Amino acid sequence: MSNRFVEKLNGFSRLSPNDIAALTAATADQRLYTARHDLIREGDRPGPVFVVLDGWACRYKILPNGSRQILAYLMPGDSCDLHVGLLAEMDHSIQTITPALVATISRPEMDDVFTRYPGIAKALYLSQLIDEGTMRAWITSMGRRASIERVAHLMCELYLRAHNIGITLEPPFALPLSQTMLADSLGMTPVHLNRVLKELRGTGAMTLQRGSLIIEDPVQLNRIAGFDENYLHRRLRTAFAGQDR
Amino acid sequence: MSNRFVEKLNGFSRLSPNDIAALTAATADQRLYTARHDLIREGDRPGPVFVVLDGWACRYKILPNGSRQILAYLMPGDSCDLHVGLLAEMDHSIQTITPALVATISRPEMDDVFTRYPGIAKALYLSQLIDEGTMRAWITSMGRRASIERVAHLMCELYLRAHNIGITLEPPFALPLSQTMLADSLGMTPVHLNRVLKELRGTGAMTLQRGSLIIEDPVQLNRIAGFDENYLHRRLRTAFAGQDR
DNA sequence: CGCAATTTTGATTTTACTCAACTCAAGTGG
DNA sequence: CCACTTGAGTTGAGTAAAATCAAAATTGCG
Repeated sequence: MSNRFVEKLNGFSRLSPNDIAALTAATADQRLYTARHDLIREGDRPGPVFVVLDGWACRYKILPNGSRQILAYLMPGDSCDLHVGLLAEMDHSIQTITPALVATISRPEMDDVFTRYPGIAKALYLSQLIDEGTMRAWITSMGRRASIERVAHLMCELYLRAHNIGITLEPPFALPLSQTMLADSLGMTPVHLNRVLKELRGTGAMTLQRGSLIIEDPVQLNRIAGFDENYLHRRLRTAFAGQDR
Repeated sequence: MSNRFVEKLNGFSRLSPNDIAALTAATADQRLYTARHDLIREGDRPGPVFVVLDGWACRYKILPNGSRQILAYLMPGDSCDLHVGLLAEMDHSIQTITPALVATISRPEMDDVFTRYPGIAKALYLSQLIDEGTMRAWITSMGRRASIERVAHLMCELYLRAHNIGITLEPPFALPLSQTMLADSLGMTPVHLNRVLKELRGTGAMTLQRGSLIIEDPVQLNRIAGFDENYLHRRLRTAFAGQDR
């Protein structure tokens, strides 16, 4: 028995059968949540570690003026911070986007895994480093990329991540994100995002419509985005293989 | 014997004399770098862990079009990622801002510390979680805060962090950051940043001139910034004590 | 079908960028 | 000591990008 979390970590650094068994056992406590359910809120005392096994979730923050900033997307196999338990309070919230199957790993269980399974620990650290790289890419996008580049860049990121865990299948890639959510991720208004999507459609690079993303010209989309897959640390290097160049 | 790194970690979770001795030994390999020296560049294979003991440094990325995005500031006591060694390549560069005393910890030494000194490991994890919170705050600033709020927010952050390690002393707080660097941190142009600083001076909240920051009205500055010190995880909660409210 | 949410479009205003010039302070070397 | 250079900071005018406000079209779904 296995799951998306195990598969993802196993892709990072090959796990032993022992590791896999331990991870599977640790993520045995699973629950199905409805869409738009807060798993934990800003200000809450952190509890167990959350692992998304199926569906999408996001980290976000609400500002005093009511606006929202989405900080990251969690796809199947992704988890929240491993050591959140050390903190007194959450500085952001985590919410499901779609109905989602989520496993929780208690703090002692987590500690146990870390001390007894160095192979898992290593894979977890790698995973965390990649998440940090993604955050840096978001900062870079928001600070120094034009809006069309930002949108293209996020699409490249999401496509590669999805492809990497095998959920893109053939061209119409299902992105369960409303334009409002995308706008809240990219620091722009929904209206402007909508116009940028139209512009991108015009370039022939990609089409995002009714929740499905079609990348018509990966090379051009990459070029528009100024996308450097290295920031995902060569994990996902082969994702576009066969499509581009 | 001790250093800023030890002091910072000791502030997070009290270390035993043993821990302190081990950390001091681990950071014994120190070197003084000139200002504007790259400790490591994007694309390099990661080597040892860097720890800034004195002076300032920053993480940054250069985009294809030549523009720069600063991703984080490292102040005395701050370090780069603990597990960078796991990665094939750096996805960003790290550069000194001022002349800086930097310790390097080799990968085996790091591993040794992690396995033999759980107290240190815990403090290091906390430190990393706080850095992540800071990144999330930057994303939030860039995405959803007006430029004057962004500037005010960064000043609050830097002031609190500096205060927390005891380098603010009395009011004129020395910020060794040019307006160009600040602009590259905040995703704006130097010209616009300059106008915003003027505006902030006009509000009476703060004055940044010739590398020294004077916070004239902490309450107002906090209000402009929409600053929630919680994102630094209550570590730095007492910093403004005696000044505000 | 009909409601509600999301997406799309248009017109206008605001914000920030660009380009260019000018100031100022701190060196440098004759 | 004074011209000269240099880099950072400042200011102004014009332009471009994105936000705002408002409304219409489309879609999903009970």
